[in-house]
Amino acid sequence: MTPVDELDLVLQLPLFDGLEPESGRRLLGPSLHCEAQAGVNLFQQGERPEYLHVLIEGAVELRCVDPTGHEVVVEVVRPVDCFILAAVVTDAPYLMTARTLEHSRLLLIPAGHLREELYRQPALSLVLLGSLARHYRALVRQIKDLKLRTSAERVGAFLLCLALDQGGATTVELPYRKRVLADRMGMTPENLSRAFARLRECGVQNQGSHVVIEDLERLAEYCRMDTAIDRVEAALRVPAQQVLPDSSESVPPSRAQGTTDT
Amino acid sequence: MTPVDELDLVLQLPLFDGLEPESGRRLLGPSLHCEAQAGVNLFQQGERPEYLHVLIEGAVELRCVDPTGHEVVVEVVRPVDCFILAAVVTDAPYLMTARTLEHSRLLLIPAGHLREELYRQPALSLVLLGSLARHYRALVRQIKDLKLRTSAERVGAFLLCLALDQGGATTVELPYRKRVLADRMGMTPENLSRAFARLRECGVQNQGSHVVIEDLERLAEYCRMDTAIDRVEAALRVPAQQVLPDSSESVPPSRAQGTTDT
DNA sequence: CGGGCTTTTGACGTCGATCAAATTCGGTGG
DNA sequence: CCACCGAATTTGATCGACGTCAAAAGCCCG
Repeated sequence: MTPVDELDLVLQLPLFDGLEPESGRRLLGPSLHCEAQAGVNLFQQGERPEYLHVLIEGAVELRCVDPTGHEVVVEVVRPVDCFILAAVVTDAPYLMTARTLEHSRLLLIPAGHLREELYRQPALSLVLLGSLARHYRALVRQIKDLKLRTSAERVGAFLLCLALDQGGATTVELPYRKRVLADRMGMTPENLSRAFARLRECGVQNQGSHVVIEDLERLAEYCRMDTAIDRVEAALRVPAQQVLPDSSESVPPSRAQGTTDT
Repeated sequence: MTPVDELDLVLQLPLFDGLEPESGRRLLGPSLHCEAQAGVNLFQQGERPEYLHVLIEGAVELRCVDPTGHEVVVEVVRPVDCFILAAVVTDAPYLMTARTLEHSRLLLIPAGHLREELYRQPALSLVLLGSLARHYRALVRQIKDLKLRTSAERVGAFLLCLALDQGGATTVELPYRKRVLADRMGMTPENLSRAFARLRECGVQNQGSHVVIEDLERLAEYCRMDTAIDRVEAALRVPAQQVLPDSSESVPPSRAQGTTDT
């Protein structure tokens, strides 16, 4: 697949929904392809934004670090989505550091170019406004989660989301190794372990990365799910799916992958 | 001052910077004025967004509530700024409940009308994109604050922001009664009191709502301020200022009031 | 001067982090 | 196939930060 072909495919993705093919191509024209192994820092907090990052394949986490070296994971980005839009739009230093979790491929759109295109293309600001709005809401949920739930409840809610995403399956596979999962959920591995221990008491079996939920209702009650608000964040936590089709295939089913949440 | 005159004044504010006067007037045309006492709920989480809210005067807090009644304050909005943009743009249920902290005046822009204008006016989406980006960044800082700092450090950082906003004054007045302040900073009044007690040991005197900081440097070090990132959030915490000028005066100095952060 | 407050202080209890040690797991080389 | 190493995971003990409950000061005002 040539780069240009790929650009066209990228433009068909939900993220860029509503963009004219032509303006899309102009937007992506000066963009760079970038590929990185797992564990690579794409940029550091405090730096000036040079590119809007679009994640095409892989996974990236955004985290804040404080002077003592402690960290919080603020967001986990899944394809296809853009990140650090806020920094690029405001032209202010990154508040977070971005690191690849897996081997990833990205498109880097020069910040200056993006801002110019923003003036030229009404549709583009709409697209980005929508994306940013979803990210904003993801953060609101994150804050709610951190302050209002215990770690066991967070884990429970996470499992429930996995289960519900599979149409109510009572058995799910954890998408990452537990070490990584713990980080992602804002707790230490030790506490993740204890969280699973506590969940056993409300019907959650766990063998390695294999989890069986005896009673979805019971679990939902335990972790105080709020249907109006919590359920919506499911997509935030779904493991990656191969989103970019092979060149021989068409665009995959539209399971709301275009953005971090829905 | 007639309503129409006031609309024009509103449009001159930083929030609407870059908007043509005419399109601004069309945007605000069908908007409602709304005035509320302190302590009034403007809407509840879970409801569908009907209006984009623009706070003209007063103060509003956005909070999440969980089924057991516990709450987190997610944002405090100061004039002039809009809020719940993300919900309006995505047309998804509010994640938060909005409550006035003081007697407040608002402009309510019907959500449907806003979305139409969004298509008609490129400049508008740019304005809103900028506003949303700033709110997004405020939340990132909030998460960092909650996870990475102790309550004493949060209070210290808050005081430091107050001081620095006054050009490095070593004595500041707390903008609210402590009960309210505690809420705002995500802790109980008891713990706020203990936080002040701890800050005494690094040179912070406190008598009622009067605070003296002996050594700004020392305090900054104690609460691990990060110049590149923390200082920026100052505006987030500054007490309200009278932003709408009397009809006899011109627009006030541009101290970055147009948005929640800068 | 005496309610009815906010604010402070002290005594717990809970949650989550940390440190240390035990245990399990996955793959490796013999 | 099996013993073995290193990493991941679990478990236990302990600590610090915060929330809660209760009681003691302070304060504001009538």
